[in-house]
Amino acid sequence: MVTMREVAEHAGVSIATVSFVLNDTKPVTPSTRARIERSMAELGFRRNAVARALASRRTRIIALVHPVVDRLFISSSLEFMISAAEEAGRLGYHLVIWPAGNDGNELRELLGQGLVDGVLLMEVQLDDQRIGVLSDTATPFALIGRSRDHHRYSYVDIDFDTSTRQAVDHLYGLGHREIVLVLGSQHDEGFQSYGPYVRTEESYRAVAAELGLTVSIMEFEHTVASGQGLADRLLTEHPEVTAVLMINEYATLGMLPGLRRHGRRVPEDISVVSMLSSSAATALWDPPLTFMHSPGTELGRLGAEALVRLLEDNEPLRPRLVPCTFEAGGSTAPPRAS
Amino acid sequence: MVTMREVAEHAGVSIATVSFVLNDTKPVTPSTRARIERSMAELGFRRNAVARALASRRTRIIALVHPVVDRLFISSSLEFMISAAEEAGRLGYHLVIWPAGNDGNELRELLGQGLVDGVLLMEVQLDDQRIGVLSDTATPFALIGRSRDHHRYSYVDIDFDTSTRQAVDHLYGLGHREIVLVLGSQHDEGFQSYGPYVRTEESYRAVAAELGLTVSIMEFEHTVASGQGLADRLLTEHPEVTAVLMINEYATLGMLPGLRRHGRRVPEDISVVSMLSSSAATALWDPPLTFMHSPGTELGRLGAEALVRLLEDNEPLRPRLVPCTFEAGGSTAPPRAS
DNA sequence: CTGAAAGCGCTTACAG
DNA sequence: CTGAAAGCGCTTACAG
Repeated sequence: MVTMREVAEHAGVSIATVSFVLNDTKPVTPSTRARIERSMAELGFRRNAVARALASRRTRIIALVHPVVDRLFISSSLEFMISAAEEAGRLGYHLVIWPAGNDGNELRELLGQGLVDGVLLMEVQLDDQRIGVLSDTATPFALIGRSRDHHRYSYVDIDFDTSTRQAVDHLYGLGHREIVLVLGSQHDEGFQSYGPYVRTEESYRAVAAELGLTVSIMEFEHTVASGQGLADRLLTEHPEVTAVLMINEYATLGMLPGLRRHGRRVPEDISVVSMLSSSAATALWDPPLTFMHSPGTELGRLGAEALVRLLEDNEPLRPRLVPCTFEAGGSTAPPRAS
Repeated sequence: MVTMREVAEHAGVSIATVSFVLNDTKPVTPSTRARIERSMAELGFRRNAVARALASRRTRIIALVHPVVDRLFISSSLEFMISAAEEAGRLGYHLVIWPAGNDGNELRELLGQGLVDGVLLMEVQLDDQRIGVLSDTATPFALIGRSRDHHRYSYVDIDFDTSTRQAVDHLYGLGHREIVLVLGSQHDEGFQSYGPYVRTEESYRAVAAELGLTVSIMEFEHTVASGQGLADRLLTEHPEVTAVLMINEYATLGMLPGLRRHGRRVPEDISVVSMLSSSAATALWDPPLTFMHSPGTELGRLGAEALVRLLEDNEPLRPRLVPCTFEAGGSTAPPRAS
């Protein structure tokens, strides 16, 4: 490993001057700058991140804090993580993954080590203990999702309202008037007040009211076995249904074959829109599903950007809500003439 | 932030002694140890990870290096990452995510910063340039997957051979003799010599030979549109088929509805085994699929463990191959009497 | 514009 | 068993 000291000696300057050109933090004569840069190149100098962190009190590491709970609802978590890591890299930061319980104790412990400059908090809950820990420790952070008092913080989230409206509008425009929203139970472990469910339901109710539609909501349990009964329940509880909004990809996998078993064709008899999906999962379907593409990649990028902005400019990025992208597929069509 | 110096003053000892109890690196009288521990607790001391890293030349950070390519084949990547991060945490390490191109240039750049003690390399290719960079820079590493010359390195991987045998044996035991392996094309961008495909195909050929089965392999392209034609092609190219092994979850999503459209019932007419799947995706199916559960969580744990062992004991963990777990479902049954 | 020096918060020979 | 001191490789006032 070649150090700044060696570069300084090689270029015949002090290490302070090397630091100045490295960080572009003080004016340096073009000629000495050139000499230093040549020395750095010749010696293959790479600035040591750890020493820099200790001296500058900025580690340039941010943490992605993720609950340990298993989620079925993870279609875009991976792309979110990778995208956040990429954006962090572009901005000169590193991203560490911190699985940590929702009570905040592990988080407090981790923060105490002084390894990270800030935190990106995933799977934010309406009342989130981890936010208290972050505030206590004066750790800069950005939320992915929203807490109850989110307006006080930097956050990025899916624009559930726009997304839900677009999906309902699409179906309404085709002529559907009996649109059932199928979403996971908010009573299940780990899904209490789960933002995506809460907000989608709210938006659905609002749009339905505006359009004069009946509000039909069917909740399912997050057990792996529950998928098979979905179609049975749907047709029993909502015999008049002509279209469904599915908010969980895995539930969709249970619903579709079930409908077919009941002799209901998609889209001729029932239209299906998959909310919060990834293209990979839906496009291979037959017919390819009409779906709302979850903006995982963009959220990862925006989340990292928001946090770094907060760290560098101490200026909270204004909240960013990103709608899902509507992707027309073959699973929606006008309802049968009744 | 409270430092070791403050603890030392509070306890009336030198910082060296504090360090000795902290690291348990030299004998310390029980009474002074107790005094120091009390001081640490009272002051709420937390050892600074960055200073420790600089002084000890060990950052206790490891990197998970992941290619930037989009993969459809990612069913267990997320659980792998989280599991690796959890295990790293348990062992006193942090895990950073480094998206980096396969040519190794970004990796070399990142390693130069001296931030990590070692690397966990994902999506290893048969001839992997990144391995050259790791060797050049004398960076300890463990592989997830295997390169051509993997026997020289620490690696963990899926035991494709055992998994494939188990799947074929299951079908064979039910009476199937026309078993088609459906796997992604190895000519597609990013899937050249793709380990999971290569090894599954090898094992399939070996088992088929042993059992005296016809070798029937169908390749598909990794385009999102290709799913719909899968069943058509299968039934055209292999009209005698009674069972299929699917190696890509998304392809399975295309195959199943296609079969049904052709009037082939699962499992009555055709048995289906989903290889390398996660329970979430398959259990909601109707019928729930028989599948081989991808050991993402265990691989993440083992990978982190192998690397840390290498770092701490300089002793390579012997290679670990973990078979998928057979999960009986409703998509396999004896073939129709012909 | 450049340099000498202190300091970031630890670890680790070395001495006693 | 304990301490004084050097040092990890940088950054950053402070001086000139």
